[in-house]
Amino acid sequence: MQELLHPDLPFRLNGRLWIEGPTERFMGIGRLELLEKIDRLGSISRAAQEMQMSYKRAWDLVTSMNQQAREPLVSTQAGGKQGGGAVVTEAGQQMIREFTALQARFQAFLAEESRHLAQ
Amino acid sequence: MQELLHPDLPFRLNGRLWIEGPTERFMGIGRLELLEKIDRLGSISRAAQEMQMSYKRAWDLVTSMNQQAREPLVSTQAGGKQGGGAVVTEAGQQMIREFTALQARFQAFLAEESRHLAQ
DNA sequence: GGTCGTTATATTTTCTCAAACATAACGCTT
DNA sequence: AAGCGTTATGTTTGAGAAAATATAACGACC
Repeated sequence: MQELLHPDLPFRLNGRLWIEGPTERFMGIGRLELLEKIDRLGSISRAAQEMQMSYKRAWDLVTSMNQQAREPLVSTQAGGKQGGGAVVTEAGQQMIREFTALQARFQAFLAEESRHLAQ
Repeated sequence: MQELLHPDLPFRLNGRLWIEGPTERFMGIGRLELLEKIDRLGSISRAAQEMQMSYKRAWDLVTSMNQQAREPLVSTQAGGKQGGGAVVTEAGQQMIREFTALQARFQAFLAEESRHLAQ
């Protein structure tokens, strides 16, 4: 493949992986990151902020995941101490672990194919 | 993973793969299809038509590929018999073969991971 | 009861990408 | 020379997605 690419330009193999339901996406790299940040920060709004994402978008993503999962991945509370917050449930934790692992295998696939590509 | 997904909904693992240069995409599944159709039809406009794509977009994609490749993947002629046309070069043929093979390995990866996912 | 920071939700605005549209140039054919 | 179908290229329009904006509800805490 290398001999087909312009010699002066750096090329890179890249890709995306996701799980989709019948009408919308269920899980992907962006949603995974959002889950991780919610887990770490205990708040959808702070997670959104850290991802440079509007709160509404983050909230919509959480709703989409919760509705498509067997049980909610994120549990929320409006009002209460510090105004409320959000916690990643045990199901959510498991989702983080499994999709992270899948993502890692995908990265390994990309790396291996990149080797092929280069030589 | 199965136990995390809503039991009433059908889920599917999906993904995309592409080769990117420093500023823009170089090769992907859409560009591959375009190359194949140009090869079969001998014309950018007819290939675009068959892909439900505007001629301009198809032409822009061809230009992008040609500029990033070591040598053009598509050779064009404006004017002449039947108004002109386009042919996929030997480099283009090779690109079709190699990216198709890569794509097949990726589909195999997805299928294997889907098995994991389901059970 | 008022304040605070958060979730919850609808509406409006902005951005981005592809489509649509519009011409010109090209070179065989008649 | 005119016609044809194609490549070549710029400009305008449109649709969809994301951001921005706006408000309400919530519940602990002071």
